[in-house]
Formats: sequence, C-alpha cells, structure tokens
Amino acid sequence: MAENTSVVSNFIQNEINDDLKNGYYPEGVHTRFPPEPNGYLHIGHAKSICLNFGLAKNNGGICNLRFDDTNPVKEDVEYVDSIQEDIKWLGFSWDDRMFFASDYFGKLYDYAVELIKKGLAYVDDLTAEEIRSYRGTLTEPGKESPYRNRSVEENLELFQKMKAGEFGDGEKVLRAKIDMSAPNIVMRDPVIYRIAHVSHHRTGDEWCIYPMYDFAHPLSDAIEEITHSVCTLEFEDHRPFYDWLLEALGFKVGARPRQIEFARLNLTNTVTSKRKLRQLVEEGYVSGWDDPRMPTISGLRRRGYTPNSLRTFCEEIGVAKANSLVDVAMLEHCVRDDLNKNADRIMAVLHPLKVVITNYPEGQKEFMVADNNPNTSAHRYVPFSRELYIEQEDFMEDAPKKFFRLKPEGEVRLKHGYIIKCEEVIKDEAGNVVELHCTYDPESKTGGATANRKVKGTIHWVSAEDAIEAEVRLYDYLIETDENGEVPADFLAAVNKQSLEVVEHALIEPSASFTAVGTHYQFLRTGYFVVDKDTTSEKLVFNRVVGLKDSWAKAKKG
RNA sequence: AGGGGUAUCGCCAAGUUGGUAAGGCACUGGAUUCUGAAUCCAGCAUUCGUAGGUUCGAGUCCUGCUACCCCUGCCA
Repeated sequence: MAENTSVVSNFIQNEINDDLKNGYYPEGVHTRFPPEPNGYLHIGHAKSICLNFGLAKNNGGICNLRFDDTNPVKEDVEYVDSIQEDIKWLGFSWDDRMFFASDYFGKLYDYAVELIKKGLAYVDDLTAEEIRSYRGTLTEPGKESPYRNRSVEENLELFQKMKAGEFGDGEKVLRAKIDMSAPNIVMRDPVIYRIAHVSHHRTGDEWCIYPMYDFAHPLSDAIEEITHSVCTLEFEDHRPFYDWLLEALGFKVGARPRQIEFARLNLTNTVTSKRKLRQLVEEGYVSGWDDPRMPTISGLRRRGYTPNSLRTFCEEIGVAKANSLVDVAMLEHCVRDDLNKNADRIMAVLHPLKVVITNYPEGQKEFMVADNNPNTSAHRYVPFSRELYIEQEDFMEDAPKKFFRLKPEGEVRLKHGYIIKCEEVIKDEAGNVVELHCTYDPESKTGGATANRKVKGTIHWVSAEDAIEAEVRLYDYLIETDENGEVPADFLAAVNKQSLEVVEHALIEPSASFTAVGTHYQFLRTGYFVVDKDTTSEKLVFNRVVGLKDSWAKAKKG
C-alpha cells in the first residue's frame, strides 16, 4: 500500500470532519465503491477507487465493494471478475465485504411496499412515452398521471402482481409520489421499479421486476450502513431524492448515508466513456480492452503502469467539484517517478548501428560491471567485445556543436565501458552510414588510468555477438487532442494512426534474457519498458511504458 | 418556470472562524552527472471570472453581472 506522506486535504474530507464533529456516525466512516458490472474499469474508476478506499483508510474506516447490478439487460458476470482483479491489483482490499445490489432485492421490495403503504408510491399504467410527455420539460411543470391517486390497497395488489409476473414488460411501473411540478425533474414522481422479464446474472428468473438506480442505491447504502456515499457530479440532482427516500423510510440525518459528489476525471489525449472505449475495441482501433494504449486499468497494467504510480496520480490530482482536464503529463510523471526508483537498468539498442573497435583484440571478451540502479549497490556483468551496436541516433556525421554523442573524429564514453573515438565512417552505395570503425582507450574503463577523462557524451551499446533480439513496442497517444487538450467530438477522426510503432529486431543485453512478464526495466537513456504477455520462449516482447524526459529532443525542436 | 453546480498561475489544486495567495505538473535558468535521465538550487499569480459594496483589512462577507458544466432513460 502506498504511503502518502502528504495527505492533501479535500472538500470531502472536510465534510467528514464536520460530520464527525457533530457526533454523527459514531461507528466510523464507511464508504463503498459501486461499479456496475457492464464494462471494464478505467483510469476514472481508479480515481473513485482511490478516493473511496482512501477516505475509509484515512479515517480508520472501511470500504465495501458493491456491484450495482440492478439492470440485468446491460450487465454480465464477465465483468465481475475483471473488476475485482483490477481493484486488488490497484492495492485495495474489501476484505469479506463484497456485495451485490441484487443481494437486496428482497429487502428493496419490502421497502417499496412500505412506501406504498405510506401513500408515497403508486403503480402507474402510463406507457413510457406517456410518462415522458407527462413529465413536462425543463421549463414547464409536468402533470399528474391519471393513475396517481389509486388507493393503497389497489397499489399493493398491483405491485404484488407486477412481482408475480402478471404483466408484460413496460405495462406498469412503480413510481414515487412526490411532486409533478417540482423544478428538479428527478423529483417529478420518478420511476422506482420496472418490469423486465429478463434473467439476472445472479438471481436468475427469481425476479421480473427490478429496482431503478435512484431507489436501489440509497437503500443499498443504508443497508450496508454506508456513511458517505461518494459519486460523480451528474448525480447531484438526484441527491434530493436520495434524502427524500431515506427520510420517508425513517432513516435519520446523522445515522443515514449521505451522498457527496465530486468531479470525474478527464485526461488530455484520453477518452473514458464506455461507449467510446467499446467503439475503439469493436472497430479494431486497438487489439482489445487491455491494449496498452487503452486507459482501462487492464490496459494501463499491460502498458507497464504500476499500482503505486496510479495511486500517487490519484492522490496528486486531488478531488474537487470543478470540471477539469488533467494533463496526461501528470500521469506520466507519476510512473517515471516510481520506475526511476524501482526499475533495474539495462542497455538496449532499438535501431542498431554497427561499431567495430579496431584496436580491440579479436576474440577477446570482458565483462563490465554495471549497476542495476544508481540508487542501489546491485550490479550485473555486461559482455563487451570488438563488435558492438550503438543507437543510430547516437551518431551524426554533420553534427551541430551541441551534439554530445559520436561524430567523425569525436569521442564518447560507452556506458560502463571505454571511451572510444570514431576513426572511420563506412557507407553503402547509397551513402547511408552502415558501420563505424572506432578505436578505444584501454585505460579509460572504471578504475583505469584515464577513467576520469572528460568526454562530452555517454552512450549505451550492446555486444554484437552477445545481444539478444527482442520486439519492442513503442506507444504514442491513442487520441490526438487540440492545443487545449480537448478531444474533438468526432474522436475516431482523432485516433493517432502512429500510436503504435513496432521495432521488430531490437538488441538487448543478455542479462534480460530470462525475465518474467511484467518485469520493468529502464532501457538506459531511452525509457521505461515492461515485458509484455506476448513474450514466448522464442521471443521477448517489451512495451514502452513511457520515455525518459528528453531535453535534447526539446532543444532540437526549439 | 426552470433547477442544480463550478469559476484561484499554461494544467491540477490548497486556502473552514475576513488579516495580507500552499503544493504538484509543465516551463525557464544554473550546479552536478560514465543515463542530454535522476538529483540539487533558483525563478515562475501585487492577484483569486467580472462590476460594485461592507470593513482598518476580502480569494474568503453582501449585491449585480458573465462564462462553462449537468438535468426532460421504464440507464447508472
């Protein structure tokens, strides 16, 4: 679990403090994360997960996992497992408190009956279209249904028959009886139960009536003795009904859950709506829900984001009620920060250029001591030989003055190795540089007489005969956004066609040959990478999590 | 006859009883460096959507205005 030393205050915590000060919720803070099992979790859910579990933890309380499965036509068990896996992976535990709103269907039914008995709910025969037109508009009040004043007895009987399956889908609904002229449309007699002869992924065919979110959610919260029911801003208009329902059923302020809304996460270069994500998958823009370019938790995981980096991110962006758009650079900063501390370094050449050290004895090999991470003493041995590969980018024939790497007649340090000098540039007929002949300074290795000689640059390399091949997948933003970071309405037109670049034959130093899927590395000077699940015994596959910050690239542009 | 929200640096975001604008990201210098990374140090809102008002003093209180977001599913 992350140790977040800086507990950033947020308005929800302030509300909790006030409640506690008022003597409310003596049992302690109790939150819940309530996903609907109808899709994969994404970075926006991560914010909610961190918030709900975090609020509980920071206040010595607990957080439940509750599947909000009140609409069987949309939901499926398929998602239940992936959701649990994602939450656990993020580092949170609901212990033995995994619930389903469907667990409460019986109790919910009883509450509905109680509401009817209090004259606060009625069975309506209006069709869906009629209900819509009776509802009025944003600026005009609605009008009452002709069935609104049925007797309690009749309502009770009808509702019982609804439950018994005596009516078809859509024939009748149960509605709360509030106020058809309320300025808040949610309060214009909201539907609380509908008929759907559909089997539910958990309750099967036990029920043919299902409660609506507005009815089920507050009561599920109350049943679980949730104290703070945190949700997103679009539910703000529903809060009056949340409170109305609980009040009507006898739950008192200070002892009943309270809904608090916060602004959902928006990220530049990212889409998070379920519809859009589904479209990306179904129309083949990506390879699946866990494509490393997807903002799903499973995509981020495969991309190489760490749980810790995601938690830190959620902590750092804060929680507020203002709609905002967070720069994806913030997310990237969080993984870099984590991986900088924790990932071992290795050398990998993505676009190889052969280098022959002409004064290095043929057939000779030595093993250079290389630290795995500058912050630790762990090290490995990297083979060095007469023929090497360096990065094509690290050589330039007509180099500008500020270019600190290899150039004709120039010197560079080979990381963990010797200082070499470029003596000759070999080209093919087309004039492309295909090989470099260099000489090395035998005393320039660590501990050698000239080891402290200053050379401008240090570059990475691999030994030609020892390097192993790997496939390396380089990712860029899936969605291109405008200068404000906004995703255009036609987001499919903004899909970045170059968001995946596959380097088929990268060369990696041999120490990485037996590495497990999910292992992180920093490829020295190029970025952070993770071993992808497509790796086989024949072929290593790496995903680039994120590049290193690159002030040289920046300088070139400017 | 509409209702509900939100406005503090390029981006997030603290700022609870009015007392003289935290922090992070990004960016810019400079130091350091066998990763042009990391690290370090420095800089980065005389101003809090806007116009007034109250006050010795207002981001915080009052009034008016403006902009943006959400709401008319038997979705959540």
